[in-house]
Amino acid sequence: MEEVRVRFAPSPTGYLHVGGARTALFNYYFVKKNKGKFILRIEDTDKKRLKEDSISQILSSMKWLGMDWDEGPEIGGEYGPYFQSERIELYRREIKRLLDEGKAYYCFCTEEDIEKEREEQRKNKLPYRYSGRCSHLSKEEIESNLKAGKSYVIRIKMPRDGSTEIEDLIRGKVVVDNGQLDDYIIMKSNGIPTYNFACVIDDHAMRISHVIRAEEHLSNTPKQILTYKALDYEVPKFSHLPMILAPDRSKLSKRHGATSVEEFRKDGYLPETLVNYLTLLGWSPGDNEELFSIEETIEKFSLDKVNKTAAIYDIKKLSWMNGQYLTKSDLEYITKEAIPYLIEDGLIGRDDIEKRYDYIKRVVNVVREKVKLLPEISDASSYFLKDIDEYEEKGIKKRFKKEGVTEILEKGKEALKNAPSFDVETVEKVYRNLIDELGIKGGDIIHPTRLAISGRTVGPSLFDIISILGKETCVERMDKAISYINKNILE
RNA sequence: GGCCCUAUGGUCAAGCGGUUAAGACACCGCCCUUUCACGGCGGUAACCCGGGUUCGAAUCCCGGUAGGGUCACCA
Repeated sequence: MEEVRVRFAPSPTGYLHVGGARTALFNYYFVKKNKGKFILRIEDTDKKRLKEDSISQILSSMKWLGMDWDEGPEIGGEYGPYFQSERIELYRREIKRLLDEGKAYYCFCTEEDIEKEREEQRKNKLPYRYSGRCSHLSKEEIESNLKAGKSYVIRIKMPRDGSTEIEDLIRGKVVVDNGQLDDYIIMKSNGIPTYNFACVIDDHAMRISHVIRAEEHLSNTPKQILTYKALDYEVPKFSHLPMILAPDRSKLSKRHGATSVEEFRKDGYLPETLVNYLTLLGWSPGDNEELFSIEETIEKFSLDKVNKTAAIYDIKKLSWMNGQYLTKSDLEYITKEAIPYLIEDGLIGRDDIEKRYDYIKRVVNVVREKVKLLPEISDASSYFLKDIDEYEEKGIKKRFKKEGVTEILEKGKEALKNAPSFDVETVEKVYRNLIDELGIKGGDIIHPTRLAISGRTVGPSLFDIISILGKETCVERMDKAISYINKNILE
């Protein structure tokens, strides 16, 4: 069987957005499943639209998501170069061939000429199609135009009659009348090929067997198929992925909030989450599993299980999923991911990473199941890593105002002072005994203690907090709370 | 507007001629509980409309409607 070769071909005009990421991902799944080669090609033929740094951004987003490529930027490969801007000679050679074979022609129409045609067709409520009049130019006319230094483009001849069929692996057969097509430009007046042409040349030259791309390209495909035929190339198999839409069903754009992989990373989503979520948007494994890794998806992936319908992404489910990964992933990993945020928020210094690693890990462990995003770990950990500020949180009065609260805190403090050890079980036993002894409800001591030592009314299990903070800090903070109550609450 | 694609709860999404039409997120109850979260249990909520085909249609066909894509010397 012929080798499976697929490509992801982003244009470096900005960050990798979620739609592109999903396209890349589905290509990746397909090629890994079929033990083929994944090619990354940069479509940088339009210099005007290029954005500084976007290539490195795209590559780093790809890697962050966990994708690698067999051929492409940074690593090269047998069918390079992998930047279209470096392949111009190849395109020109093929254009010349088409010209020689009479399958393409020079077009000297000016912008005004084209605008006139366009206007005419608009009046008749027709979509714009180039009339093809330069295809009738005589050799002499062409020669003299060229000699006169007239600006020109090259157009490819498209058949007027018949129809073109796409055998889409996701959508099935799609038929388009050739009359819908026109002699489109394959080389711009600046000598650079257009997308539809360069794409065909490259996919062929790079031996691409399957073109898997977003649905917005579906209408380009007939043109491209005809171009393959004009060039006597074998036509690859096509698949068109559904789009990802904004909540209002419109095309996703900046105004809809985070749309680039980079933004999601900055917001504190894990790559596993984004990969998993994007995969679920348009594909399902068939069983009821919702949480799965890249490897598991590769195992189960097939194109015919890909949906045909555009999907709206739901940030709430994404957030839920991130919470799942935060609590279920390896603790070392999550700790490592959380540390930069702790540093950024000034909770720890660089030297603490090593010095206090075990402590930080314990903190992350109890805090991570309370939050959805990485940065929230930082907020939820603050009182473990620095002294608590004054007791100012809402609801404090209520918790500290209860009658006899200072006495209870005093008792709790003494009990902790005398605790034989400070592991979670012992600490809990000590407190439970005290509760029995005093004949009070658990909450009567647990709530004020939590507030006293964490400055918060919500958080992990109190006994986890006590155990992690340790005897000295707990005693200190309970003293602080008692004097605070005496001064501010009991006037 | 032409052409193309699509159509199951608010969102994602099973389903591929016979089901009480799964599941997840969200939402609402209840339980667990020291708070919050997690978890558990339960609930509200869907086959776009109209014609066919068929004993039987969410599933197949046609039409309409709606949404999306595309109609560049952008990719």
